[in-house]
Amino acid sequence: MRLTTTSYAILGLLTVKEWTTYELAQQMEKSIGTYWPRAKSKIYEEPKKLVSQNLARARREKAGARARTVYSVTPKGRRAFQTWLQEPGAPPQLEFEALIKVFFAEQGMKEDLLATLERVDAWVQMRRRLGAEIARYLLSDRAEFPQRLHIIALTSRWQLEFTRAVEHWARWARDEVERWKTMDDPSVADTRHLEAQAKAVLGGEHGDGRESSERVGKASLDQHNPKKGS
Amino acid sequence: MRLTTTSYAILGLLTVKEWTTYELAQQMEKSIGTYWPRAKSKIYEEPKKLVSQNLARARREKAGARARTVYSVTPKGRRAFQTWLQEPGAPPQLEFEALIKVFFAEQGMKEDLLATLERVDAWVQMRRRLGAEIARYLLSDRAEFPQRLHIIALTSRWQLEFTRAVEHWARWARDEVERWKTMDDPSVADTRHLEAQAKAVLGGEHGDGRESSERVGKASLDQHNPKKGS
DNA sequence: TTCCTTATACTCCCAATGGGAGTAATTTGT
DNA sequence: ACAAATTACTCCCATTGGGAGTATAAGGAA
Repeated sequence: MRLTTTSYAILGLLTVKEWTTYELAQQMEKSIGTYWPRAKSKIYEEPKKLVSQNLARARREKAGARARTVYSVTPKGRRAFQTWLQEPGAPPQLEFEALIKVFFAEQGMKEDLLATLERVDAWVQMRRRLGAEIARYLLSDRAEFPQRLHIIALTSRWQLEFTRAVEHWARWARDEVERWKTMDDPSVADTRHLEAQAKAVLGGEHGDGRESSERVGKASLDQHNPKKGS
Repeated sequence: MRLTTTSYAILGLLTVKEWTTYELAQQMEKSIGTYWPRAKSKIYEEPKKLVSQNLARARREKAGARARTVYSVTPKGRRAFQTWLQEPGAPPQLEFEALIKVFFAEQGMKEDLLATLERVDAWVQMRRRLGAEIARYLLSDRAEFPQRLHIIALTSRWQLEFTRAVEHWARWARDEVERWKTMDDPSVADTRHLEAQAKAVLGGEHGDGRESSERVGKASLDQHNPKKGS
């Protein structure tokens, strides 16, 4: 039974403290879920894998008539986790359904497109409110892991950065689309960002004689994914 | 056989022009793949579903001794797609393995964390080069769909926005971590963004008497996902 | 005190998906 | 003339998603 990224995420939680499976599922949804979403049923399976490889230990507790299992990391598990921290991970991968609707928006009406963008913005506002609540909690004296605040600040900063990017894009797109008279006039396009990107020459590119744009027509936009193991 | 978001993505491509399955798989990877990544084998199955529901038609062509299937949209398919454009879609969902490594970085060494951030930055630079090539291609006279430029400008702007957000975060995080002497001193944390978020009062929140931060401790960070159908 | 709701603590299962392996003809480059 | 890359798919298994189901415990309202 091979370990997946999800296994290591659970193992990571166990390096912080011991948890019941229920708590692990909760934590996975609450904190890690925004950048590593996984089904609850799978999270219940993971700690068993860890135990079978001696990376964690299960302790059976009884709370009244009902039993619960508490998992804790073993020294071997801690070492395995440290090794994993050194390995390169998969690049970010995004699923963003609204962008498909945007990409084919000329099939629908301007109001449909604006409604799609409006919904994206509404999602952003919801996330921002949540972010504000979490920030207040993290800075309060009720925060559970004050010794981890500097680390948590790193990941929560990403959440903010991401939310801002979505908001910035959605609002720019809305303003852009509002200027359109029809859905199929490409001459009104705001292509300033494309021009800026086209002009930019970034380091690391090893020329092959041809204009780099000649290669794109047929080139795969592959992201050299290290694949497998999620 | 119910239609998934992937089905509609394929259907969307068919509203632009007819394609062979191979070309559809290519396009899905190249253009839509950055915000809706799906396995090639599944993309080969999708057009068959569309045909079975009369949303598309298959035409068999022979190129020498080898046959190929060309798919085109039907009027019913076009209508179905327009209806889909009006429906709300799933909110953005991200998988970002490096963030798990960051979130548990105090288990490893400072160099491990910096290496993780460096790899994220390297990925960003790769994407930026690709973005530049694509921009040059889109503005060139070899671009395949000039009549769609204004639409494509919207989605490619998102790519830029996202890449920038990752870059901005990775560099901020690197600078932040470089200041750390040990991995377990939370007092060095840069929490300015948390403070700013905590102070922010956003519209739409309906107070319930309590301080909003009191609700977070146990609250689920749910994103009200409309689930199902990808 | 009783009842109702919510939280805790899981298991089971099927449909959907990922992703690689495999086959073969055709085109392009050396 | 030959090799490599591209076109054009099919097949299949392991993994995952996600909902349904079961049951006890704790907290709050009537």
